[in-house]
Amino acid sequence: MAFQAVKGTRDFYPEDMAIRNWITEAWRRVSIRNGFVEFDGPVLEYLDLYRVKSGEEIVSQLFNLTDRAGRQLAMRPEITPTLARMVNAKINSLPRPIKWFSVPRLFRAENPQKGRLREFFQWNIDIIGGEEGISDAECVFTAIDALQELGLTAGEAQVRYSSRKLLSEVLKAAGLSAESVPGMLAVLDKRSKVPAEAFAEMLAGAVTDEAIRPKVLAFLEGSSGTGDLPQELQSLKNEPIEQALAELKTFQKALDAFGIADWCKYDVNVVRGLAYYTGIVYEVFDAAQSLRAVAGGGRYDNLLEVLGGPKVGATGLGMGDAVLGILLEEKGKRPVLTNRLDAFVISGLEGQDASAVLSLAAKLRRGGIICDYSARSANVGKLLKEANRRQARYAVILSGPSAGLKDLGTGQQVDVNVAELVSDPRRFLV
RNA sequence: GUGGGCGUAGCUCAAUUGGCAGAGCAUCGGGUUGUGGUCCCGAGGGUCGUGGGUUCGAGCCCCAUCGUCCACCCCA
Repeated sequence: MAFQAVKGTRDFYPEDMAIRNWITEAWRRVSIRNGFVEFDGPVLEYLDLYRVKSGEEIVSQLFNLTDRAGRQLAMRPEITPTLARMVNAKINSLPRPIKWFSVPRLFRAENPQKGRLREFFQWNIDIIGGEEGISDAECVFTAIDALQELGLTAGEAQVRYSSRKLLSEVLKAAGLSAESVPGMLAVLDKRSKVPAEAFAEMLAGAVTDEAIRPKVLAFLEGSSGTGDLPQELQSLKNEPIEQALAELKTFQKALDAFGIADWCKYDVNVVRGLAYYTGIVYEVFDAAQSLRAVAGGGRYDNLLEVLGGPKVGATGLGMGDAVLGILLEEKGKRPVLTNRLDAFVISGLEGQDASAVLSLAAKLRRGGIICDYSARSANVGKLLKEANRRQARYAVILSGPSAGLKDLGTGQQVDVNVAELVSDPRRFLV
C-alpha cells in the first residue's frame, strides 16, 4: 500500500516550504525589531503541565503517549505553558520585562477543517512583567506590524478587543455569583456566533434571575465604543470595575500612541472561550470575518503562579500559520517565490570529462554564488535547456581558459577569462 | 465524538442506459552533433482510494472501510 501524510498534517514541497519560510521569516524579523528575543522548548512535555493549566478535558484534545518508564507525555498543543515553565525556572535572574517570541510546531488531536489542522506553526509573542495595558498594546502593535510586513492593510484585517476583567466584574456587580461567571462567559462568547433568539435562550438558561438578566443585556448592548458602562449601569461601578476601566483606557491610549487605533475596535463580544485570560483580550480577524480568527491573545496574570512560580503579570498572543495562509492567499498577497540560481555551469567542449565544470562550480560557490552545474557532456543546446529549466540567471559556458556568460533573461553573452571570473565572481554574476 | 459533500494519471477534470479508461497541463525525450525559452512531434505515468456484493460484463449500482473537504462539538 502507498503511504500518505497523516490526517491533519501537511507535506511541504519546495514551493510550499518557500511560502512557509516567507511567513515565518517575517514573524522573526518583526519580533526582533520589536525587541523580542527567540526561545524554543521541547515538543514533548509532561501531560500534567496541560492538565494543571486547562483541566482534565484537555487530555482528549491533544496527542499523548506513555514512555517505557511509564511517564505520561504530551505533544505540545501550545507553547505558553512551556514558556511559563521556562520563565519560572529562571525568574529571579531574568531582567524584566521579559519579551520572548517563538515559532513552535504544535499538535492538536482535532478533526481538521478549514484553517484548523492537527499539526501547525504558531507565532507567539509574550511580555512578562511589563506595564499593564501598555504591554498588551505593544503585542497588538507587533501583530499588526507582522500583518503589514506580509502585505495586509487595515481594510483587510481588524483587531477587536475587550476586557475579560471588566466583563467578569460587571457580571458580579450585577448580582451573579463568582462561580457562575465562567459559565456565563462561555455563553457570552456565543453571542456573535449564534442567532439572536438562540442566544436569548442560552442567556435565559444561564441567568434565571429576572433582576440580573436586564443588566447583563444592558451591558452587552449599551457599552460604548470605549468600553465605558452605559448610563443606566453607572451605579454598578465599584473598585474592580474602575480598575478594569482604567486598564482599558491605558490600553486604548497606547494603541493610539502606537499609531494603530484605526486597526482596532472595542467589541464587548470578544471573550476568548474558557481560556486563562484575566484582563484585556483581543482577536485579529479578516475584515469580512469569513474565516476563523487569524490571531488571538490577552493578559494572563495567574498562569506563572498556577504553574508553581511567583505572581507576575503576563500578556501575549498567538498567530497560527493556517488561517493566515488562507487569508494571504485569498487577498493575493503571496509572492511568487522561486528557488533561483545565480549561475548554471555547463561545458562548452563536448567529450571532455566534468572536472573543469566541477572545479569552476566549486569556486563560484565559495565566492558566494548560488550555483549548480551539469556534468553531462552534450551539445550546448541541450545543456542550455537544462540551465533554463533550473531558472538560472546566467549560464556559464566553460571552454578551456575562457567562459561565456550568457544572461538567460536577455540572451546576451559575453566572454570572460575564467581566472578573472573566479577572482571576483560577484562582479560578473550578481 | 457527530453530520453532509467528494475520491478516475503528479495536477485540473472527462468517460452516453452498466459495454475496450481519455484529454489538457506538468514531467521526460525527439525535431536541433556549439546556443535555451516559443513552436511541432512523441513517450512514460492508472490494481478507477481499498475490500466485498449484484451482473454475462462495474469507473458507473449496493454494502463496508479509509482518505479528503465542509460544518457541528471544542478552540489553548
